[in-house]
Formats: sequence, structure tokens, C-alpha cells
Amino acid sequence: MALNAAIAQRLEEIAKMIEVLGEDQFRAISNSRAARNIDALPFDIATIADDKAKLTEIEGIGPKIADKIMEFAATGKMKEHEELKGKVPAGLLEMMKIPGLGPKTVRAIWQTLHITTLPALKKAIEDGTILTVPRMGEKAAQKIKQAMEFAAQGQARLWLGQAVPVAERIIDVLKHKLGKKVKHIDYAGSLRRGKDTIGDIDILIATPDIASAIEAFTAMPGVVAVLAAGESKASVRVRTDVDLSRWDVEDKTGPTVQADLHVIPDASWGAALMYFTGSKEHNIRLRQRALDRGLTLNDYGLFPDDREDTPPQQRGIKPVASRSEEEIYAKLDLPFIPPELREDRGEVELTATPRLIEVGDIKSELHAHTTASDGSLSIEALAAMAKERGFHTIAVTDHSQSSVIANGLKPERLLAHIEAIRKAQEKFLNRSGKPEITILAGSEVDILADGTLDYDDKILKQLDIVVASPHAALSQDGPAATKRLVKAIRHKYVHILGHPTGRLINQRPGLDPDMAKLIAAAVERRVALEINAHWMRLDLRDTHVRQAVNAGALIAIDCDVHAPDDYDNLRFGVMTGRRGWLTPDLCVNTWPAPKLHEWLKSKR
DNA sequence: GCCGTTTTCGGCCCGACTGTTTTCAGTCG
Repeated sequence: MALNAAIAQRLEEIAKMIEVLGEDQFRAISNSRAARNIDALPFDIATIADDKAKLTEIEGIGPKIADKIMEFAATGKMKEHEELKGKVPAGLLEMMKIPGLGPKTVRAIWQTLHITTLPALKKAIEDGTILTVPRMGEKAAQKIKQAMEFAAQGQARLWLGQAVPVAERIIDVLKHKLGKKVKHIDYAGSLRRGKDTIGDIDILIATPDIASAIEAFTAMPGVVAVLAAGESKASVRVRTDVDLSRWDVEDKTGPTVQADLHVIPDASWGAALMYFTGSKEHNIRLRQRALDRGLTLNDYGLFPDDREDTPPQQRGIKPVASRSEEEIYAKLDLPFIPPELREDRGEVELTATPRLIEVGDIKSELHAHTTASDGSLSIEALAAMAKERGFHTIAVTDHSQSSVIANGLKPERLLAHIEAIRKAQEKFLNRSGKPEITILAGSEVDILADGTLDYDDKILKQLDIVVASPHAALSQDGPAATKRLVKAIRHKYVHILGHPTGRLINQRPGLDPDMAKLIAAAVERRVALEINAHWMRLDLRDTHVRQAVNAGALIAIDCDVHAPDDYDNLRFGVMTGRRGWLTPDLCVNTWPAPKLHEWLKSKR
């Protein structure tokens, strides 16, 4: 879906350029909204790029933007975009990416000092000429300088698995310092919605002792800078520390992240939690819905709308609902909407809360490595940990021969490994000789660049489970990737397509296959598509899961265990599944042993 | 530039914080 991304990027840039030129800002908002919606589309826009009627059916796309899409799809150019680029120097768009620098300020800097690049901006801050810009003082200049330095450090967004431990650590610190004075505390934002990357961490607290909360937050360990500390809000930059040893990442200590603490009145906890959880698009949708019902919604509650300028809570108006998210949704005639669904992707049409998958539903791990290839656990240790988690089945799926770096198994070693797995099974039998946990002999077999598998059929047939995954040739083009992966799905011995695109978030984009074709093949062959739960992968991603679920495809959520801690990544895989509206029935890992084993045998 | 069971024209979510101002503009979420 390279076209979706290319169009979205241009529309977003058009929006930014309109803003910096100081032209009609509603036009800017429209372009930006269209860009977001196109980026979130679950299908390739190329398939309807010659059909104006279909294009305008997409939310936020009217006749003008449809024309722009058709023009770009046909010619690879967008005239409006190019004309604006002629008027707006590229450096201005870079400047707007710096936190604290918005369109108005960038425009003012451009108009007064004719500055159009980041280096020139830096120089103007250093020599003080920036102070001649209207409304620009010493403090603002220093803030911009600091923000530029943070931006230069690179990675803007944190991995989900990096951010969650930081948020939990902050909550622990505040709970410890404030004890019983904490009425409510939780994290909100994209973290609570389970997005694969996180911009910043939002912590909400309800407590009578506001001063102590702000003090504890700004003074906690790991804080490198206090950005703001007001009466009801504080912002800091805090260090992250996560073991990244499985992949070779340059900065092993991890970057810093902005964390915001919002102090919330106890009575408006639900309204604030909802507001700060977002998404922005979901909130806008709810506010609109409130207005339609003669109500107005803000972060203090849902109030009767009397069209006064002063906010209702400041005039002592009693809210219709405010204490819990549940009661606010109810007053808006909606079921409770789980945070992972709050993306304005149709959830506001729901009439009942869907029973989404939960961590507790998972009863098996179907993708795990041992010391035979690149894992750190023995077969027995792997199985013991799975049993401890209440799983009925664990699949040992070490790498195949082509994965040389991962110590992949040549056929002879694989055959010996199968024997070792059968032996290990004997150690996990109860008194009546029944398995306490079923240990499957499997393999994570490489899908070679042309779609053939890394072992021949004679070998594959002897395995209880085959997870087929792409590991090399991850930069081949979309059509080649589609052909390759569909061929693997159609292979008679394959059960699961492992990390289908091979992406590493923030590191490499991975394959860009035609998902609709992959899903269709998977549905037909009853092959499960994996959500790899490692937070650097989360592959399938949320939008792909949604597509697969809509088509009725089977999904596997697996931790791709290499070390003991990897089992803990399950929750990130489950969050991604929930973002894709995944219900337990479609997820093979939730199936009871007989049903799972029967499915596996149906491929033999 | 999009959108519409009050509208095909006239709207477009709402509040806190900061810094630069003397009453508010800009940015953010």
C-alpha cells in the first residue's frame, strides 16, 4: 500500500504548507484529516484510484481531494503540492516538526529574519537575533534550542514495550510516595490504546495532595529535565532502560521520553481518563455526538449544553456523567468502548461491547526457540515455563538451515532434535501417563525469496507444526513478496505464517505484500497469520489484523520465545490483536487442546 | 475543503500552560 502512504504524506504536507502560509486553516485541517484517513485505510487505494464516486465515499474525502488522488495515481504528481513547495521552503516543514514550534511562530521567523533552515535557526538562537521576532523572548528561544537538541538525538517515538515499563515505574513511584492519598492512578494516551509506538507517556492521578504528587513526579529517579510544573500538570523528560540485546541497536540504553502528569479531580476521573486516552479523532467524534444530544463533553464531564462561553464546571453546573468512562459512554447511548478500539475506525457504531481477546484466553505458545538454534532455554525449561503459565501446549520451533546466523538446523540435526523433543515429553507426564503439557516438535522454517520452504516435504511431514517465516530478502518489491508469501501459505504442511512482513518497528519497513491476497489464501487454506508479540515486531500490525479478522482468517499470537522474559511480551501481542478487533474464537492459541491438535493434524 | 434527521451555506472540539503581554496569542494534547 505504498500509494496510500505517498498520497497521505503529500496531503499532510499540503496542510502544513497552508498553515505556514497563513491561509485558510480549515482547508489545512481538511487535507490533514484526509491524509490520516487514507493512511489508516485497510486496503490499497490504487484499487479505486480511477473511481471518483468510490473515493468520495471515504470519510473526509470530497471532490477536490478525490481529484488530487486521481491526479497523483495517474501521473505520480500532485500539482497543488508542487506549487505550494515552490512557495514554502522545505526547511520550514522541518522546523514545524520541532515541539513548541507551530505554524505561526515558524511563519514569524521566516517573515522577519528570512530563516528557512534548521542550521540558520540554530545560529539565530545563538547570536540572539531570534529575539527580534515578535512575541519571541529569551525563554522561548531556549526552549526551541532544547527541543532541537532532543530532536537531533533521533528516534521520535518509543516502542510500546519500552514505554509500558516506564509508565508502570512512574505509577509505582507515585503510589509509594503518596500511599493512601492516591484515589486513582493510571496511564492514558496511545500507551493505553496499545499503539505499536508511543510519542509520550501520559499519567493521570486523582489525589487531594496535589503538591506532593507534582513534587514526587518531577523529582523521581531518571528525570533529566523538568519541562513544566503547574497547578494541575507537570512535564518531564525521563530515561528509559530496556534490554535490547536480541537485536543490534546502536543506543542500548534507550532514549529519553517525555512524560506528563495530569492531576485530576476525583469527581471527573472518568471524563479525564477518556479525554487523555483519546484518540483525538475518537474524542472529536464523541464531542460531536454529545452536541447532537444537547450535551457538551470536556475533560471534566458530560454537561447539558447551555451555549454559555464559560465552561460549565466553572459555573457549578452538575455533570450528567463524569466519574467513570462507562457512565459517560452510556449517556451517549454507547456501550463501553475498550481503549484499543478508540481510533475512529467504526467503533462509535457499536451497539454492544465486543468480547475482545484477553491475555487469559491464551492457552498455548506455538513459536519458541531452544538452545538448539538461537534460544537460551532447553526444551525442558521452555516447557516448564509454558506449563507454569497454564498453557496446555508448547511448540518447539527452532530455526531452519538457511538461518545460519541463528544456528539453523540442518536436516540431520532437526531429526535428532525431534527425538530429543519426544524424550522431553516423557518427563511431562502425569501419573496416568497423560501429558501435563503437550510439547510439539516443530520448526520455524525460512520462506526463501521465491516462496519455497527451507526443508523438503519429506522432512516437513515429520513435524507436528510448521511456522513458515520470511527472514531474508526483506526488501523485495510488493508483487514479489505477495507471490512468495502466498506460495508459502498454500504449502500443504504449513500451519502458521510467522511475522508475515518481517518489519522491525523503527528499524526496517519489511515486506509490503498485497494483504488482501495473503488473507484470502490464508482463509482458504486455514493457515493462521501470526501476530508476533515481540514489541519490536508486532507483525501483523493492527490494521492488518483488522483486515484478517473481517475476512474470518485464523490468527496466532506468539511470543517467538528466545529467553524467559519473552513470555512476558504476550500482552503486547494481545493488545495488537484487540486493536484489530480480534475475538478469541479466531485465535488458535485460545483453542482447547483437542481442537488445536485436530487442526494441526488436518495438515498432515 | 468537507459536511448536513434543524443547514447545500456557514459552521468546523475544548481547555491548560507558557511566555509575552498589560489582556492574550500560540501550542499542545
